[in-house]
Amino acid sequence: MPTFLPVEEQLAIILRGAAQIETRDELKKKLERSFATGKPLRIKYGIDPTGFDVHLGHTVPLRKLRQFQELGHTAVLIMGTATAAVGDPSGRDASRQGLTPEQIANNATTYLEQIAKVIDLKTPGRFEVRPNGDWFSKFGFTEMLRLLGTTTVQQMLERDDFTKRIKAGTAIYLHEMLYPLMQGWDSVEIQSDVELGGTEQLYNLMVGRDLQRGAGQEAQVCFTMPILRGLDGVKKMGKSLNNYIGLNEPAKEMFGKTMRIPDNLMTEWFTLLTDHTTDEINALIAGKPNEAKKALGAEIVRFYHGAAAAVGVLEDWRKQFENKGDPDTIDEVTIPADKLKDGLMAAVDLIAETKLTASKGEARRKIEEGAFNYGPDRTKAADLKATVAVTDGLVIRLGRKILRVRIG
RNA sequence: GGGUAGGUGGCAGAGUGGUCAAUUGCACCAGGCUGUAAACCUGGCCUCUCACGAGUUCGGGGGUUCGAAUCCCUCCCUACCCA
Repeated sequence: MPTFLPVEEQLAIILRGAAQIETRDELKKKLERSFATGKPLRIKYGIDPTGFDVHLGHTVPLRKLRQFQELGHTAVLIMGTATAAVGDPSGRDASRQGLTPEQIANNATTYLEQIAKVIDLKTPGRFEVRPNGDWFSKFGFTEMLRLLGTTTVQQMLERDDFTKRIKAGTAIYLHEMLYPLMQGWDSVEIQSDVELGGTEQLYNLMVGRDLQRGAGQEAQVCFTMPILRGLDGVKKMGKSLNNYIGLNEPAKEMFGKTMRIPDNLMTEWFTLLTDHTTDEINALIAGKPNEAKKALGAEIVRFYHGAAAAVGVLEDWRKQFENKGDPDTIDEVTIPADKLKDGLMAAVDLIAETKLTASKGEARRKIEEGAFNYGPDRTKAADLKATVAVTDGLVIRLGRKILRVRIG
């Protein structure tokens, strides 16, 4: 029989960073019973395999899930193979594109690989992965009708997401209204004790409670985490807004992007993306903002790439931006030897060839703006016709981008 | 089923026969200032060309015209009102 921490100690960990919990009393009771019986709670978290990139925004509830695991509870991951075909209307202002079964299967695999960086998918008893296609593929029409009969159109339309879309005049498809019911039914199938999600998930989570009660089960606790704002500091981190940090990104990218977030975002990121206590966070923010941000970036890099990478990235930062030099690790790009003429190459061609810019036209503009330079002396191209003596290992720079050229 | 209004560059949103590669705002990129923060100033933001210039763009297709994002036909898509 597993032993659990005392309920109060568990709660202290669980409640940190949480947004809304329906209800706290029920959560406490469930924990007390678990403590008394030695039976872990079943913590549900649903993911829809609709894309490839898992980003830091997704890790906010995932980190909470990991904390539950560390306390001895069971993470039940719902792989939304059926729901992905519908698309979650939560927080959306437009319908989602339907996905093919192949895409869904593919995405599911990639998702798990990335998620494994945050939660424990190894220790037996600490996790389950349940594709909801398992039960929805067998779902009959009669059962469907019964499910639909549990909710009124008015209830569904109460949702802010739908109201906004009606006002804005964007399409709402009927099957989108099915989504919350499907997600709720998942809770019945797996008999969850707690369901985790972002705050925009509250409605969907609450549906689970109702359906569980209707099925004679104890209702799950709905547990929401705040939505992480993206690099712009305003909008929700997301792929479509291109304001995200993906879990698969290189250490340098993760760090660089973190350094670009607005200062006022730091408390939120520290709280939701690190394990620092509130006091520690306040102390860090109270110091130099720049130092705090470096600490934050290093912390994120350490979690996904390890301690060595974090040290390296800080060192590179110091060299490149504080000492105005070049970092130790520079991405390399190979250009074919036949592009060179007597060891020379037009600056415009060099920039376009190495993909520092998207087109030659843009390369010209950047030269005129003085954004391009190369070599240890940071030589600038004199004009648009200027050539560059390209040698193996030459360092070229454009804005904050920096590359080492290899001749191949 | 009937009616109305629409579909323009990443988004929002002008333009309704030539002066439109298409006003403007946001986003984005670069320069200056800096802490790859904020604020501010400047330049840029379809492709090729050193340049003159050329080529491909305004839901898809077809047509009228010397000339179309703008007019006509047709197809696809969306919202709103009525039923």
